[in-house]
Amino acid sequence: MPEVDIKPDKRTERSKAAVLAETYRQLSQNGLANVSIDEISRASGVSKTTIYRHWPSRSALLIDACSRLGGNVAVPDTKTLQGDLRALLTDLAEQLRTASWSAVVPSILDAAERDVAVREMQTAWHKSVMSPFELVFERAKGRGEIDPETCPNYLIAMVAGALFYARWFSRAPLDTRFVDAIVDAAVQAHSADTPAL
Amino acid sequence: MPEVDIKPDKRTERSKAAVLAETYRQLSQNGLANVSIDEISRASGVSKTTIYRHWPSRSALLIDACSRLGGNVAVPDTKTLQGDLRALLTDLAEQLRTASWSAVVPSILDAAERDVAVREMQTAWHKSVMSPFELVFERAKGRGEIDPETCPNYLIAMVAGALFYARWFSRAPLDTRFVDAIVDAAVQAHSADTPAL
DNA sequence: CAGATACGCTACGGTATCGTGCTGTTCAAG
DNA sequence: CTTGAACAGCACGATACCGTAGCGTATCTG
Repeated sequence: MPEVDIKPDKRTERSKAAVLAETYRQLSQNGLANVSIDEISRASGVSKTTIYRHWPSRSALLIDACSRLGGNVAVPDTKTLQGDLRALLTDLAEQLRTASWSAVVPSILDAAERDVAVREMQTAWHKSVMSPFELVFERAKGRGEIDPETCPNYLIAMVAGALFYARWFSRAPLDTRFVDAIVDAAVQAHSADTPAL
Repeated sequence: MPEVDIKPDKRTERSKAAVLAETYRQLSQNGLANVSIDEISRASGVSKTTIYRHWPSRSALLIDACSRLGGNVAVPDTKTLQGDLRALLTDLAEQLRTASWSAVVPSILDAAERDVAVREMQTAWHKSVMSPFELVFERAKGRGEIDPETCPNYLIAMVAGALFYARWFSRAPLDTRFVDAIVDAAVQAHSADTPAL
């Protein structure tokens, strides 16, 4: 069995961190397509040679940087679907308004349209961002708040889709009124006590 | 008063059409960022000099081509919100699945994030694509099918957002089941006879 | 302290892009 | 037929980018 505890080497860590930080900065400022290795090297002070020592290609670096984009979301537990949804959507709206990754997403979607590796990264990102929604809806189903036959994915598509639509398509303000309207509509649409269609 | 009826000149029309056609092709295949004037010239047979005679810059050509993307949507009139919505969303889902502009949209959103001219073009495109939805909801409000105080934009965000979400984010199948679920949820959420929240 | 390792610097080679001149040719209009 | 407009083809300059190579230096580890 080989030595498992490898020595980190400060220099490597330092270079990697500087490169990733600058990549992240350019990413959120210029979008995925307009990130340049030369510019990363210039701005970060890390030699281009060193960059290619740690990442085999530009694509690898970009995918590595992108996969660290989304933050970890706290899953609320207010014991009601309405409360949980409001918390989740308020947080998501806040991030869409202020977080830097919000400006990067379209360029990722664009690249994912034609690049398999990017598509896989985007799928993983999407899964991790949306998992709190699945959990919240499953718990609501367990409490009998929504029809057990309703597919949670449809609900997720409507509530998350509404926010994404406002952020990138209609450019409508992502304020409290909007979030509340979405929450109320979603809760009312699939509450278990409404007459079956 | 100067001569108003200008001669079209076949040659000019022919060149413009060929360039726009090839631009459109590259656009839907490679996305907005990866359209090259040199390549357009090669593939269309129109000299690069001529291209720059008709469009002052690459950006102008791209915006011109993009603004011709969306088709004109037929506004249904089934006398019920449910019927109208189903028709609209079925059509939109079909286009999202097959139309070539569907693959271009992310690159437009990306460019719009940083380019004012693209943003204006995208706003106009969005308005023209979404106007049928506004009309349908306004008519439903006139018939008393939805609460008159409900803002149609919220409903539009939910139904259109759901489809966009499925197309570009979750990559879920845009089939009849999905469309029906969205329609039913939207109708049920804001029907006028549900108890006020 | 000494060896190993990571690093910075500089310079490539190759490709792609935009936008512009210049020259000669084709085509439409009068 | 004549004339002028629109065209193609080609070359150019400038810029930017990727990924690699050589060489000397700084830094970490043992």
